[in-house]
Formats: sequence, C-alpha cells, structure tokens
Amino acid sequence: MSNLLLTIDLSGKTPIYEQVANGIKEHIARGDLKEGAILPPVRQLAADLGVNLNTIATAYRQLQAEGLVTVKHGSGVEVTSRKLSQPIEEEQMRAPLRTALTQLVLAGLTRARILTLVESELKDMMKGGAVR
Amino acid sequence: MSNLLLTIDLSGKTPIYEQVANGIKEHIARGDLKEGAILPPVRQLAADLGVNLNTIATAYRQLQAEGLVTVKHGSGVEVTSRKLSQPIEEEQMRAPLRTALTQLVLAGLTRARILTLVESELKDMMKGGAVR
Amino acid sequence: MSNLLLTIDLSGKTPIYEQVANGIKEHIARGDLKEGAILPPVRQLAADLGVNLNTIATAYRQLQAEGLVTVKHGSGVEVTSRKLSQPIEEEQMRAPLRTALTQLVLAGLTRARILTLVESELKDMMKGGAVR
Amino acid sequence: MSNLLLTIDLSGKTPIYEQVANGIKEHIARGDLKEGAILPPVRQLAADLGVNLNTIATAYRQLQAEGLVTVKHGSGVEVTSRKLSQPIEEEQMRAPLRTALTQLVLAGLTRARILTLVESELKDMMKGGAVR
DNA sequence: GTGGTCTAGACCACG
DNA sequence: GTGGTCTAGACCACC
Repeated sequence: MSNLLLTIDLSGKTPIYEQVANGIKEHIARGDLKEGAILPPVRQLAADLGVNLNTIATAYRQLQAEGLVTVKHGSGVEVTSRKLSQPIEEEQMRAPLRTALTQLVLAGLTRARILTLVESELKDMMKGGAVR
Repeated sequence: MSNLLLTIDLSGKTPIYEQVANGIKEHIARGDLKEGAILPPVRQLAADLGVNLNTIATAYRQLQAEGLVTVKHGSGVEVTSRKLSQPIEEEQMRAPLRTALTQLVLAGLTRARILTLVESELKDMMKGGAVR
Repeated sequence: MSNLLLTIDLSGKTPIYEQVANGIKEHIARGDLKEGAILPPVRQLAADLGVNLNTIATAYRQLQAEGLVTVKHGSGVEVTSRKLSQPIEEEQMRAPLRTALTQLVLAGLTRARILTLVESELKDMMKGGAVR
Repeated sequence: MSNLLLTIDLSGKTPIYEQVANGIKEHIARGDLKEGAILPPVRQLAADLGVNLNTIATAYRQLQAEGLVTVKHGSGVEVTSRKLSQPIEEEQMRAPLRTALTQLVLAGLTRARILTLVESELKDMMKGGAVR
C-alpha cells in the first residue's frame, strides 16, 4: 500500500484539513487513487502527517460531503467516485481559477509561460484517464 | 467616474477583506486600474459595499504589503505597480492553480473545456496589456 | 513562566502594536525568546498590558509577516526564526541608525559616550548568541 | 547657497514632515549647516521636494520647538544652536538606538559589521566638529 | 478631506 | 483552548 504522499504547510493560511482534502482530491484526479481504493485509517494518516486526529477526520468528512468517498463503519474510507456529487455553477468554477491566474499575471509571467504551467498540470491529471 | 465594480459574498468562507483585495488585484491585472489610478477612499468603498471601514482598510493594507499600491497619507491610495514586489516561488504559484484545476477536473469538465476557460480568463487580462 | 516583560507607552506617538512588536523583537534578538518558544496568547498579553485584543493581534501579524514567528491556529504563536525573511537594503538599515545617532549627537553626547551606549546595547544581545 | 540635499520617501511610514526635520537635523549634526545659516524659504523647499507648504512649515516648527532654529519674521529661518534645548532622558535616548540595533541584529549582521556601520555614521558627523 | 489606530464586544474557524 | 474576522464608533495624524 503506497503511503499516500501529501505535503502540508503548517504555517500557511489554508487550514490543514483543507490541505489534506485537496491533496487527496489531486490523487483522485490523477488516478493514483481509483474507485475502490481504501484511504489510510485516520489514526495512521494523522500520525504520518503529525497532525491531530480531528483534522484528518474533518478532511475525510469534507470528501464524503462532496461525494468522492464513502465512510464504511469498521472497514475504512473508500473512494467511490471520481465526480463531485453536486454540480458547480459557472461562477464558482471561474472564481478560484481567476484568482490563481491573476496571481500569476501579477507575478509577471508571460501568457505562454502560464499556458505551459496549466498544460503541465493537466497532463499529470490525464495519465490516470481522469480528463477526457 | 467608474465605481470599481466588486462583487462580495458575505456568506462565503473567504474573508471579506481578501475578496476585496482579490477583486482589486483582478482589476489591476486586467488594466482597468492602471498605474497612477487612485483607489476609492476607504470610507466610500466601505459604504458602497456595505461593510465596515476597517475591513476595507485591511484589504488596502494587504495590497500595499504586496507592493501593488502606495498609501499617500492625506491624498488617498494609488496604484503604483502591476507587479508583486516579492517574487513567488514555483510551488507557491503552482499550488493554487493545481487546486483550481483539480476541482474543474472532478467537476467532469473536459480538457478542451478547461483550456477554453483558462484562455477566456487570460484574454480578459490581455486587453490592458498586463500579459505579454 | 516568565511573563514576557514589555513596557508600553500609551501616550507616545509610536503605535502600541508597533511598540509590542518591537519589544518582542528585542527579546528575540537578546535570546530571551529562542526558536520554539511560544508567545503568550493574544488575549492574555492584551489583558496583561491593558490593551485591546486586536492591538496584540496586529503586532503578532507584523511579526509573522517579517518571518520571525509562525502562527499555528489553535495552538498559539511560535518563534520560528531569528532572522528577518526579507533582507533589508543598505539604506533601510542605515536610516534609522543615523536618525538615532543624530539625536544623540544633538543631545551633546561625546563620541566615546555614544560608542559606550552602542556597545552596552549590543552586549545585551550577545548573551543569547544572537550576535556573532 | 547649497540647495540642502534631502531625500524623502513618500511611500514610507514616517511622516514627510518628520523626514524633512530629520534630514535637516543630520545636516546640522554634520556641520553642513552651522549656526547662523539660513534655511531655504518654506515655499522654495516645498517646491524643490514637491510637497505641500504646510508639511515644510510643520517640519520647521518642530525644529524650532527643539531649539535648533529660530523663525525670524520676514527674514527666514536661522540655525541658532547645535544642541537640543531640552535634555533627553536616559531611556528616551536608548530606545530608538535599541530599536535600530535590534533590526540590524535580526537582519543577520555581525557585531563587527554593526560597529563599522556606527563608526562610519559617526565619522561623518565629526567632520564638522559636532562630535567631541 | 485622507488614512491610521484603538476600543469593546461578538461570532466563527481551527485543532 | 487557540487565533481570525467583523462591526460600530471614536479619536488622532497627516497633507
């Protein structure tokens, strides 16, 4: 069982539980975690990352609320879908993207460099067949 | 006198002051606010958005810390740069982008649709010449 | 439990939050607060100094922005470095020093007296090994 | 009449009038401006620096309050002393010095480097015989 | 006029 | 428990 590589930044502004959830989402999007895969037990992941139990539990709960995983009593948390259960509205999908792109533009990156970055990230997510 | 269109979501999880700062950053990136432009007075923008004066002041302070804006005591806040004063590192620019893209992938969007979205946003930012 | 001795001048012109930040910086420079040390909770320090909670929060935020301190949500504020994250330029370090020395000269102090003062202050900061 | 070289930073946090006053004090301490010297007229200095009339007037007023200059109706402002009229208390002279030194220490400068800086500034002030 | 600071008090998010 | 955010309202400093 591959140990689910997650990098979290304790000092950052984004809550740890959200960093954990995002990290797992990325693994699902990339196909590292396919449907049927079992997430590490809360205790183990908490120990591995050196964070509180509740933090991991909150992350798993969020993933469940988004319809990506299913919590099975006693037998762990299983990845059950690669699609969010609730559809996102146009503006809700544009906003984070626009914020990220704005930051890149203000950082002085050229349009070509930004597109390269985007394609680079997308290519990673295609290996597992997540993107059509 | 263009009244600086900003849309704020009071119920969202991102702090109001950050929404305001992000909104202004987008205007700067798009070229709606060019170097030399004066931001609306703290109290006026606060009144327009229906929030407290301090909330706007915090937003302006963040923009100043990022080097985009200069506070001239007694005569307002001026846009003085289109580039962040502190360069951001590779991973710091990739992370938010990856998170945004991940969400789009999990929402079921095709690769083509995502690229269209990205180019659409970038095109907006090019009108003001912000992107090379 | 050393209660972090800070002396604040409510009537002075320098903002309280800056006095607090400066005071803590001095403790870090002197080695009273070493890496890993936890700063007193915002509310406690506010109560001790008889000022508002927000005033202390602002001071802590400034220290964090300078990279000396890391905020760990839920478990306090930790001293994580003895060096400013952003290097300061030649003139930015000379200016405050020149202003201070100018005042001493105009106060009529001799060169020898001034050097004694400087060495006296530096000696304090050496006890904790902050100065090489 | 040498045009009184002053460099001010409009974006900085220290008020402009104080930057002007400090700059003039430095010239007095260095001996560039000796007793009997006449400061440039308010209007001229304001024009040279590109700031408001009142700002310069405030600076001159502060210098007068400290006993360094005398405002003579119609005939300008004259440097009348090289010593502050009011003696400074021990702590009032230590505080700004300590703050400046703390910043240098946290910037990572060695003790030797700091002393070199101090002596370099003091040497400048000795040329005019201001320091004994 | 402008922004900056501070207070008192409330509520929320995080771990 | 911790810090973060926001409000309403006041007062001050600067230009």
